[in-house]
Amino acid sequence: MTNELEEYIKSYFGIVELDELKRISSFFELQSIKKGEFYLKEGSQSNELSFVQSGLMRIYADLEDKEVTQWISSKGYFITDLSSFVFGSPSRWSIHALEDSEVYTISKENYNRIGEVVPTWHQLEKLFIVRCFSVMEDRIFSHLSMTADERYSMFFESNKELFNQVPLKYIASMLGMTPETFSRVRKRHLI
Amino acid sequence: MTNELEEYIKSYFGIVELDELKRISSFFELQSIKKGEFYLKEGSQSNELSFVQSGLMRIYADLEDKEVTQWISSKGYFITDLSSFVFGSPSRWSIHALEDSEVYTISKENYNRIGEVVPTWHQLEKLFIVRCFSVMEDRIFSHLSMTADERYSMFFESNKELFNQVPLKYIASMLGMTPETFSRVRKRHLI
DNA sequence: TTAAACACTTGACATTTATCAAGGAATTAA
DNA sequence: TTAATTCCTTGATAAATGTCAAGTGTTTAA
Repeated sequence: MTNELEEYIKSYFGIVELDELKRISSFFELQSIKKGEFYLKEGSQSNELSFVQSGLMRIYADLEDKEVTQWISSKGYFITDLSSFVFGSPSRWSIHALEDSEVYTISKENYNRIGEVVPTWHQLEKLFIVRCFSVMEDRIFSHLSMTADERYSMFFESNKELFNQVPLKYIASMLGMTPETFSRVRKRHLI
Repeated sequence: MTNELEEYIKSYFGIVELDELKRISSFFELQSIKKGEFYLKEGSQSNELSFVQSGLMRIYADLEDKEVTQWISSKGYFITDLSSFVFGSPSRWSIHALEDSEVYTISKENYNRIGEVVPTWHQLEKLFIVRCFSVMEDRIFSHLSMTADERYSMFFESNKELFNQVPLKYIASMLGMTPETFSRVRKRHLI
């Protein structure tokens, strides 16, 4: 039998050999993060990568005059500043829990060891990151070609639940609009 | 001695072994693309990946009412629809030459063979894509936190040459503004 | 339990950006 | 070389979005 983490690994990386799955998943540790607690602070180095098992984590940056939410990770998404995790650069984002959360965490040391366990790991992980890259391309495209209203609709259609789970101002920021604009767009959609 | 393509490979992927460099670069073929010609058409599958050696290539999408420029690739940048190239999905972008260009092209078949030549290839390539991902994150951030004016300044500072090389409307689109807004922002900056 | 803090909405207004239309300069094609 | 096309700019105006301030309901913390 496989547990939920192993199901993620299977679906994200296409690993199906049970012993490989087990050995990879053994590198991860389930970690609890209380609402409001930080997983990562801007400027520090990210030494871990995690998959969200339950709860909600917000990835954001603090500017002088405002806070910008880059992403909200729910069950199944990964969290880290990838660039910081991989290259050791200072993290550009902070990550904190919007509610009590559980995440499967792997240290950088163990992460670097996966390749020894699964010969095809780097290849599989590459495919995973290509998918992430592609999502980012689409997201940029949405900013080049859509209005706030259209970005709202599009995001709402694929993430309805989230609108009842987190302060809407965070979704507003993530979509590149103010809470006031978000509120007005939302009203139009509710009517 | 190494040629320019080998220098790219060296700097992007960190490969330093001369024989490895030579064997990888032998997979690439120099290809000429005349101004206005297409490298890739939206909807088709991308079976090649290329590095621009000279000239300028524009990556864009055609919408009903407008055209959206996603990126302009100059010397050293790669071109392809990565998701299409890797997964075989239909390309979301068209790519054409803004001027007579030369690109080093690798076919999907040979690309898939690099791993056999260089054992660490997938790992190195993964790092390359993580950097690309990171660039995309920053670009999204610029849309969440900056005005048209600020995006202009930021891009101008790192890409001054481009402003004399391509129709400015393409840069405008790539930065998410109309040519008129671009023109006005530009005027303010020239004064 | 109460006070404070937060989240959301709404209105009035300001600012930014887009749209439309016109004209001049530069480039391309006949 | 000339005509046509494209590119860029500019002005007038419209539309989208942001800002500020107030008010209400909800959540949090003392």
